[in-house]
Amino acid sequence: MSQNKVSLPVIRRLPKYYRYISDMKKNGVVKVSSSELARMMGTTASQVRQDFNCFGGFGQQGIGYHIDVLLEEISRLLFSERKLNTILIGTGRLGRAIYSYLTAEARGYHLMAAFDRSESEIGRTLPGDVPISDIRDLETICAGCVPDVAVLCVPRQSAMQLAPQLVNIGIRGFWNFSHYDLSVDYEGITVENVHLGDSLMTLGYRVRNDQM
Amino acid sequence: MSQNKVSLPVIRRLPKYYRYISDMKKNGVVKVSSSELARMMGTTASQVRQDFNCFGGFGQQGIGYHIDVLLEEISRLLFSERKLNTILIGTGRLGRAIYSYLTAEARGYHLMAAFDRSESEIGRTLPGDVPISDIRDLETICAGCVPDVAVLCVPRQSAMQLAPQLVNIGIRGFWNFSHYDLSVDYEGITVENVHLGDSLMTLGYRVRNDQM
DNA sequence: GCGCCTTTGTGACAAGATTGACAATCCGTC
DNA sequence: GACGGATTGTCAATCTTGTCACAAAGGCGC
Repeated sequence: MSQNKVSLPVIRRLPKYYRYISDMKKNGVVKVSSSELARMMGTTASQVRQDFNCFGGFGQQGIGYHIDVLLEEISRLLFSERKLNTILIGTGRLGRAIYSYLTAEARGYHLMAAFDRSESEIGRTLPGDVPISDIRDLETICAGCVPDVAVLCVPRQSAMQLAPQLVNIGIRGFWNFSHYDLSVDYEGITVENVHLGDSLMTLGYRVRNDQM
Repeated sequence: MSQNKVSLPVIRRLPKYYRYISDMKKNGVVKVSSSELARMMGTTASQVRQDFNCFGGFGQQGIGYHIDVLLEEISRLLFSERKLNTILIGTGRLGRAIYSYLTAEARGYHLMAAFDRSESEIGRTLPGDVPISDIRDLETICAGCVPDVAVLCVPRQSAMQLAPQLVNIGIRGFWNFSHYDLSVDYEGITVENVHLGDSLMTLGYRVRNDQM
């Protein structure tokens, strides 16, 4: 529904606005101008205003933006009332790190279940009493309550195999840590790829070549 | 030095090319055309050709691209002979996950040392016999051999404090996992921000709003 | 209530990135 | 050794993203 016309670069800036504005609120700031916010964030005042206008422009001419209004509006955009039901797939080292992040810091998500393939993991529980289930029981466990988002912390081959199955049970979004481009295959489903390898290679190239 | 004019979007695609082309080599493929590669990767043939041309265009008209040549050229771009000396800062859950990634899978990097602040971590060793040092000994430990890259797996406040100190000892690149935008403050130094929180918020927005 | 200062909202413009089109080039075949 | 089919390298066109400039609007002092 809503504004499908808001472009991805704008959406990707929302969390950043959220971070900076949350901070300001904590520091007791009450209002801010687009130019002030831009200076802090390393962008331009134009962009700030144009970004906010994509969502209806919640400022006041002559005054600026009220921190409270801003924070409320952006929060509503990013975390609507209903939490997204989430399942974690893969409880290796990375999976566990992401698990603790998800349960401790992530707002707007509710972790329903965790899955793994290996015998040594299945049956154990993650801190916070989430049991690790057998990935082969995916369908039965998710029968009662369809998850919205799947977090993929598995090797590439497993991700390739699991993706269609997950789409089948109704997953609408993937947070993908595997070295595999889900985006290529599934149109209409939202994918956030976090390719650590790509990020690291890019860094390497830039450190070596971009200098001066 | 070299081509500073190659744009960031092109550089960010290099790892992706690398992944796909590595795969093809493993599968015994010998040559590939730009259109074939584009189809697999979900992009256009024009883009593939234009990207490769930024680096001198290593194809053969009428033939296509030899996988071997392609892989060698891209490898040289991404991982030059000399490895980048790297230090890990923060050995919490995420730090350890990144550590195992760095030592097991990351090409072109050499982990020199790991640091933490807490008494309970200092003195222990990470799997592979890398000792965890006291962050307060940063200067002395790095005195003999200047690290190129710092991996930041610490909370935001620590990252803010450590960044200038790290720049001082000669760090040229950051792989930043803390919720803090290094890019704003340090021009001339390469930063790859991996903002898990931002990624997750973006995903949430898109799952809820982008649908059809 | 009227001018003045400030700051947003917005439409036009510029820069950057992607896509399209075509000539130049190469291999295999006859 | 010339022809045909295929594919690159490259320039132009289009589309997307970011920036600029200015009019509309709100508060404040007098």
